[in-house]
Amino acid sequence: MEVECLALKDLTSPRKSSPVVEDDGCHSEQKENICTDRRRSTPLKSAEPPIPTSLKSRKGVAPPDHITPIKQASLSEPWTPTANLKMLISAASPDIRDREMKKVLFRPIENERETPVEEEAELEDSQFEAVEEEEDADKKPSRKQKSLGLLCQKFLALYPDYPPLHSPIWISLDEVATSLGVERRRIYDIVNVLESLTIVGRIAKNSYTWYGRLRLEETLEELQQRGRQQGYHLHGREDDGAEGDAGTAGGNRKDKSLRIMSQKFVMLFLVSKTQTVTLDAAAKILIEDSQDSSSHSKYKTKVRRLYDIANVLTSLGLIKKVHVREERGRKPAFKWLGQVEFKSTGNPVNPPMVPEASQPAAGQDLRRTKMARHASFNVTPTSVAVQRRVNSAPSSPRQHLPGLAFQPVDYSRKTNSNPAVCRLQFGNSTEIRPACISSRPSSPPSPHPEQLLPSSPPPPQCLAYLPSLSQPSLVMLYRPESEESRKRRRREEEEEEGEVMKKKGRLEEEMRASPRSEAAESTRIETPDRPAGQEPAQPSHYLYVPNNAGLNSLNFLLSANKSLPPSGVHALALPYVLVPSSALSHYPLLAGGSEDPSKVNFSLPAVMSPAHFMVGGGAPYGLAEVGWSPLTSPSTPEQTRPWGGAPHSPSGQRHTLNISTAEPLTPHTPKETPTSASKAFFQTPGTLGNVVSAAPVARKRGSAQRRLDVGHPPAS
DNA sequence: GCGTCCCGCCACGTT
DNA sequence: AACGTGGCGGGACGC
Repeated sequence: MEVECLALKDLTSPRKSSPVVEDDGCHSEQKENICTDRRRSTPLKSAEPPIPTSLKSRKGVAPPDHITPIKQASLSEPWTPTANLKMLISAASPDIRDREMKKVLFRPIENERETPVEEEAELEDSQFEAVEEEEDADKKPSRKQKSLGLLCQKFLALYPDYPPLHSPIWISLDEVATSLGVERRRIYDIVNVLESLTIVGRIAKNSYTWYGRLRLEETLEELQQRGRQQGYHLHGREDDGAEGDAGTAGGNRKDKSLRIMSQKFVMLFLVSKTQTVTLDAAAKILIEDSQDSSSHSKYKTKVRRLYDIANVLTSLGLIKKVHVREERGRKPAFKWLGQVEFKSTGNPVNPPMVPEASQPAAGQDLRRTKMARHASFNVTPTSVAVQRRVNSAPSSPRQHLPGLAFQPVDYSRKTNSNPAVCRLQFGNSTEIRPACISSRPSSPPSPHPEQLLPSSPPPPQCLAYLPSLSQPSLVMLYRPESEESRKRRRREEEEEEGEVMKKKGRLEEEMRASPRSEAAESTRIETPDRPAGQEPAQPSHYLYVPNNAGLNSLNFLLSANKSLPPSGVHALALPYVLVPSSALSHYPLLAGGSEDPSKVNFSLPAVMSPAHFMVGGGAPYGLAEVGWSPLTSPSTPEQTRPWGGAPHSPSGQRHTLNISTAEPLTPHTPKETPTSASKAFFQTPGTLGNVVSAAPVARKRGSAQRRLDVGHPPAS
């Protein structure tokens, strides 16, 4: 792959560019934070932050602990296809956490790393077995296991990429630090970078608001413009405006440099023709900006900072590490994976082989003026580089896109026992990845439901995490659409829009009037593969879980077939099983799926009898095939009734039903959000309760300062 | 030896 | 003064 790389020189003297070739060699392009050698040991200078006892003991009926298993969790390698699953599991109650983590999460990572993007995804059984062998690995977290990148992933996993517009999610740094088991200092590093991209916004000390990717595109676009205005494409000049996203931050202290650096760094990519910037060039440019003489030490410091930033950006799936080859070796560089063409720029282009799908609305509005990338920004160069070969890191995170792929949850479930309505979209790829669950019983339906849709590559395998199905629940199953079907659907939807809405209304009505009313809960589960901007399709099927027999508070919906047909139609004919987490570890095959559906080893535990749920078609665009359900797909919500009477479920249903209804419901207060929106899945830091004392204390001097204030109300 | 980047000291800003 | 932030760079880790 030919890639041009930005070099300082290029910035300084705009003009030449020479292609660089991606260096396939990548054999050991090790990226520490990405890699995974679980065996490496660390000096372990001091103890790991002890897991708060309050967290350790967490269990019971309550929603799965969301607390990230501090260090242990980090044992798993971050960029694996199952990274999300790892996270999910880590969020589960401690008791199952260990087991699941070991069995499911700790599988040989090397395979993943070295597998080509398109091919990995094969989850060999052997991998699972191998996992067991590595159990001992969880003893000492390696350096990588403590990496900022991994930490960032955990952080990202705690919140949805597209939080509801009306339900701001409040973040307490203290709590995040506690839940992630790290010292606060580390959280600052992450937050500063996230803030530079408006993924979070500062409210007050210790308080941030989570925006997720809602504003990302907008921010990137702005950065791109700023970069151009400031002549970044010409040289590293800049007006130190640095307040690009300001507003939320405090004053201008010379600080915030990490944030500013992050923005500048991103700007470099956005104005770069090749979207590839060498670490060296970036460091030098940044040094100039900060009017520092580029003393070697300054340089080193910048580089260190850039690594910090890069780790976060990598976790976000925005960049990936590459290497550019030069005569005298190769130098580290980063390639932008995010979009570079924005609505206003019009160019549909730039298909960074990134899960473009993840780019909301990207390329949708192409009619605008096109701001071609600055031609002057030629990358490549000269002094530093001549012909460079860019080498994709072996573990190109892109494929896993942790940040993107992981669509945590929007969760919600309360511990109460209410029926739930889940919405789940089938993935069509082959790896196992947890589907995104987004349910907000008490949150308003997103005015832009599509925004809830994750923007990442299609989930490999339909695997949903269903927390606490302690009561009858209705799961709305969505399947991914091909381009054609998408269009078709849109057409159909346009035609049927009225009808659809009526159906929704009816369903809601019925749910509401249902005899079993208690308060139904709606869990929307979908896999991150729908490009934002797309309207959510109608559920193709409904899965009704009439009871919780055999299930526990953490269940997984697995497809017996690991590779679902892209078109999705047949996918639904495949058996799906609802597996209690407790059984998961016993059925690696289920988790891993098998190559051939016909060969599916469907030895389900008793608890997974088909009786546990039924799948029925519900898509307007129709799906005739139904898994185990003897009934074939009716396409209206009402039709699901026969199978489980889901529609009869409870009352609470109404506001929990996560189908795009028009009026927004009561927004959460920042404080509420954490609990209502993320609890079951990933308990939000805000729900930690008194884990204060458990705060990972780390710095001697600061132990006092690190005093956590749990329950810290959202500063307003 | 070099690329990475963890770790935490400590200074400065905010409460 | 206490606490919140985060700059900064020593030095460990892993090729």
